[in-house]
Amino acid sequence: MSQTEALSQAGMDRADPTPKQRDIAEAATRLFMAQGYAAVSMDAIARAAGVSKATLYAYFASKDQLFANLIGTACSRSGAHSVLPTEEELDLRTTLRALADRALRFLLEPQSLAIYRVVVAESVRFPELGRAFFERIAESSRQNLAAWLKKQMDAGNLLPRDPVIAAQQFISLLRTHLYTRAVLGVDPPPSEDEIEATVTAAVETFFRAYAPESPAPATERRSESALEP
Amino acid sequence: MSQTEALSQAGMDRADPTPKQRDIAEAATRLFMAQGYAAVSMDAIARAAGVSKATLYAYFASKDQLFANLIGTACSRSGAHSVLPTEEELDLRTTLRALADRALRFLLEPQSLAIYRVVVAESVRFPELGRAFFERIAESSRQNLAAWLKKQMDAGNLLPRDPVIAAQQFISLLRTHLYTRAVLGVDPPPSEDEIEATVTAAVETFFRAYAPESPAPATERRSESALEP
DNA sequence: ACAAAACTGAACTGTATAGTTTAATTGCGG
DNA sequence: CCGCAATTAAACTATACAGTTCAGTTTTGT
Repeated sequence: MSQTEALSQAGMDRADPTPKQRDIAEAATRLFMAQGYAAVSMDAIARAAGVSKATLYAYFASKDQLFANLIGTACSRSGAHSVLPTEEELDLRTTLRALADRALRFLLEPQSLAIYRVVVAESVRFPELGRAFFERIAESSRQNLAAWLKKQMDAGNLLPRDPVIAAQQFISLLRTHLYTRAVLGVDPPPSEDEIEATVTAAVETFFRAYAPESPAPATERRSESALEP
Repeated sequence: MSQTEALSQAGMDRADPTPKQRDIAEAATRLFMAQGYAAVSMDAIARAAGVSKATLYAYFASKDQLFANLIGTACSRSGAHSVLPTEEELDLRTTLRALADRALRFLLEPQSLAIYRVVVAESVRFPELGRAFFERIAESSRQNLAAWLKKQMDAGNLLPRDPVIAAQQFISLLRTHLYTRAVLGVDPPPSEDEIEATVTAAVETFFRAYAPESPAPATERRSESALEP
């Protein structure tokens, strides 16, 4: 079994996951996300799953396959969470703000950060994981948001621009230094204030760039961090 | 020697690097960046450096220390490259575009991507590396750019807003899907057209958000990727 | 030239780990 | 109650690797 095949085969053997299989998958996913591929031994996985090593190998052919399988699945699950607004009776700016808030909090979830870290770390040795993350999370969320933005553009609520680029930029405006700090685990962890400030700044800038008219609201300066000792 | 001390001590023993020490450092840096911490053995490093294992251990106390040392140094070197414009007689938009172009190309360099990958991968086990990357690369470039943007704001060339947030958003607008794709090694590698399109879109959006007046130039739609099968 | 220092190659220790095997045990349907 | 399949614990194989040691060789400073 080559590493490259492991993932494509992953979706196939999901017909009827035995309870043991679920135990193994959950324990292994948790360990892999917390510590990465190399730092987790198959003995540790068996122990954490409350299962013998023989059983582990009865369900999963190798460590590579187990890893690719689980992280690929984690990407799918994570990417399935749509972050788009369901009802949108309100002001567009308010809707965008709520959307940005949910999206940033999703990005900052320990689960999301762990997936990102482990995929970045192993994307060289497991290229299919890089592709899975990119397609099932990054690309899919971008396309979903683009479709929604396009509706807003068509309705005249936003300037008519390439909606894919707009979506991309909206997401990028949320993945700022606060996100980088969280990815790298640099203290302190994101505070409520920082999250809100980042959301506000992102929506503000996005709106100034994509709002159809320019009422130029007089916004006072804010500083999310630094500058003051 | 604890892992945590390794980095802080790193800068100290740099007084006079022996040629052998340089050989080791270069070989090890190259290997660590290409394959990550766990996948590189000390034997492989010694072999690649053309040095015996005893010599390796004469210069570096442990694999942990070697790794933290080298990647920390790589962060410093990488962060030292300023990306700011030296002369700025031209139109601000043109200057910004050149700046964005250089910054994005820097972000997409194999070297930059390798440092980012390895730091993200090991920031859990080597927290000081996460901090080093964040402070010496992310934070420093943000502050440099913020200072430059502040001058532009003070000169009336940009709307007076928090320059740190503006800098952060400018950089974020460059770290879009193209960058994510490169980080994850997803094919195809960034093309010249994609780089230019991303730069153009970023500058466009930044300018619409931060330009003092709104001449609202009629820009036609562009699509960097996707949407077409 | 000579002595000290740096360096080498190779063997060695101890440990960790992927994956296998086996004999004994448990659970379950008929 | 029997027998079959799943499971277990533990021992086992084979390998890889961090780090050490040492006898011998090369380099270097004086």
